Amino acid sequence: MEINEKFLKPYDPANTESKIYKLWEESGFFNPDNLLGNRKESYTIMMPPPNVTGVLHMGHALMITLEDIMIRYKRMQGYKTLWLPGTDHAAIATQSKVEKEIQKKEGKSRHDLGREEMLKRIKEFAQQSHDTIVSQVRVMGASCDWSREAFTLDEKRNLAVNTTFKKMYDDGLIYRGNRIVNWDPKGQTTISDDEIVYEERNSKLYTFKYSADFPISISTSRPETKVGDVAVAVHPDDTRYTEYIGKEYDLEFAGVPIHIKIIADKEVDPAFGTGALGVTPAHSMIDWEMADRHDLPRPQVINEYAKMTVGGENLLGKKVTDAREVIVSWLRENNLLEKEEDIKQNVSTAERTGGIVEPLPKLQWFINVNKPIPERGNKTLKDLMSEPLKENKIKIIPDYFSKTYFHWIDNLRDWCISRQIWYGHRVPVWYKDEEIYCGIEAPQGEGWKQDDDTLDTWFSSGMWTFSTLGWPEKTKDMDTFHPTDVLETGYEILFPWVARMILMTGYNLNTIPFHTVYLHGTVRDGQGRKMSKSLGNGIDPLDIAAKFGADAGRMALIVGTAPGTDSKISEDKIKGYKNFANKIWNITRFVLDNVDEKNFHPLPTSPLVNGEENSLIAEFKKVYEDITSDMENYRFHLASEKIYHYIWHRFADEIIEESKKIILEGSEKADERKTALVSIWTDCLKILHPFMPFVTEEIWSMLLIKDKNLLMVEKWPS
RNA sequence: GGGCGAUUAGCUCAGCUGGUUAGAGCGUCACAUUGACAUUGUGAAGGUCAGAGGUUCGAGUCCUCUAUCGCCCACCA
Repeated sequence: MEINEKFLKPYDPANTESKIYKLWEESGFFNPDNLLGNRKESYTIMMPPPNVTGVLHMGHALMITLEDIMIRYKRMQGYKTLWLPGTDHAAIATQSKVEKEIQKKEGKSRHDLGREEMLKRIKEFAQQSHDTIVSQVRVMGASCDWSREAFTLDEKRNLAVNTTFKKMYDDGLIYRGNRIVNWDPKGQTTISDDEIVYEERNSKLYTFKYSADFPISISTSRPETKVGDVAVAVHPDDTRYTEYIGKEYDLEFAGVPIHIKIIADKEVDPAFGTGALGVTPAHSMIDWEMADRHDLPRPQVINEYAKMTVGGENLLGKKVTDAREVIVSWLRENNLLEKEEDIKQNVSTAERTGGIVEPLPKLQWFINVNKPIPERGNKTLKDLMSEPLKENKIKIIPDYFSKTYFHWIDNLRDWCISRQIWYGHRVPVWYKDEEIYCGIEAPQGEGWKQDDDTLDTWFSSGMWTFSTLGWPEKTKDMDTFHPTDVLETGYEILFPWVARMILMTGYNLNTIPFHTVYLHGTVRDGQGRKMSKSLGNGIDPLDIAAKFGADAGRMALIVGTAPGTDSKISEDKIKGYKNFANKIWNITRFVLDNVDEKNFHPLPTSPLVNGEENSLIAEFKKVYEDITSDMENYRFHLASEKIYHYIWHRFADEIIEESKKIILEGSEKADERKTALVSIWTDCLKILHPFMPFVTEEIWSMLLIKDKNLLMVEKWPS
């Protein structure tokens, strides 16, 4: 048979892939509304929106590949498939990135620029970043519906955010309170517990007395906070201190008058240090809770700039680190310091700015996770987060992650949702004199001023599965595509994101956001190191696509990468799959070279005359049935390996080799063999398509099949 | 401190519900090849499945303990 002259040269991914992607887009089949046939069941994946803080890395490439595999597979199986792409404004991350750049280039701070100008700059940056991301996603071959693309900070998502905020506010679940929060002095904003990274640092533990006549010694690594102490807590069963419980002392500590009450609290560990704990309610989370239990005052001694707000000249206005030295030398001079030990300590730092987190009491907005929700029995938001997993309505793959999920929920505290940054959804609350108004839109009348704060970025991304479908409007998309099927994401955001999606969906819609959570691991370099800018070992998916082809990159990411486990990627591995693409190319060349047009029509689905050819087809049927079962069970790492192995080492190395004898030597069963080759090979292309969509589609376009459509909408063999 | 995971060929890893001589890719060695493909083919070497015990007719796979490594959570102040 005459073949396309393209086959005389090796496969050229660089020139093929962009052409094929265009073909797909023009077909309209990325959009489920345009899919042909009677597709009753929907299959939906919401793409985890990449942050608009820069470019995509290999982790994103893995995410896109996995989701594209799932979507393409289900599309070929006749589902109404929607894969909805989008990007995340990533509030703090984006703002602090732009702030840093402006500081570096122009030497200006955000306050020099002002809210409006700063926001303009951030939006410009976000737009650029968005455009880069979108082009990268296309290069990877993602068959997502661009017509429905969403952004976590656009108007539609804002309506969803404000609607939810108001509902929670009216239900008494969102409250404004003066509570201790994680304050980032560098970023000048509160941050949530999950935005903290602990860094182990060498530190000192000081053991001392407040004054010579005070009966109990205490230990601390932060002496400067001790001017804010209001109590000393001991364990109720600690006989060493029983006689002091309930006594009160007026003291002067480093020139600051303090009033100390001795209290008994079972949270105190009698074995640690002296077994007595100086209670500083305003600057320590557990001390704050202790103050709740014992009704203690909460004097603040450190401000938002991590500077002292009390004391004489030697202390007032000093940075906490300097104040620490002042206090320590004061203790020494007064013979109060009993012990000084070197210890390793976990210091809380802000994920985005690196600033050392200072616990401070602040007036902020919180979501109460322990309060019964009106008209939901006695259920709390915490219950909404754990129930779907307990009742097996949501399945996590691999399932051992469920255990850590419950552990996290158990330890959950009220969620601080307000941030003192400008880039984000503004808190939909307005103030006028003593009045407060919470609403979806600004109140009527003069003199209202909106809250300056914005919301934690996870507040809006928690609604991603339904805000993207038009909620709170009643849309056809909501009816058709929600709850979604799979949420595919990295295990590192199981808590901050997945849990909050379950919360937001349970609260707003009284249902689940998705049925299955598929977690992938971290993509590391060839030596097993995390890819990072500082190491310079990152691989840009665009470079891979240009050098080896997106298909090769996709296979290298998938084969052998089990769910939830980290994987290593190297150019050698990718190169191997570039060779595979070429192998497929040449197999096609051989097949087309040696068969006749009539072997294509009709494709045999029922027994061929000859027993041997029949058994080849039967053997392959077993292979793809096995692969189908892997696909159904999210074992893409096995499915991809199996089709690879079958094509190269069974079909090419053995079946084609023996076919040479039969066909080239003109055996009498040559015709049956040709038909069998065509039959198996066309099905191989279908099975391989979700993994290597470009090369398979390109080859498909050159096959002489009657009434064929794009391979992406061909029927999966069964 | 609590929790979770890993340990299989020189390297990187698969091995789904326990079932015949334990698999792949890369690497190594030997050979082959002017007819689909050197981005190739054929073949070989290479593993007491971390260690010890247990359950079972049968264990890389299940249980217990030990060792090493990794990750997550947690403000021993």
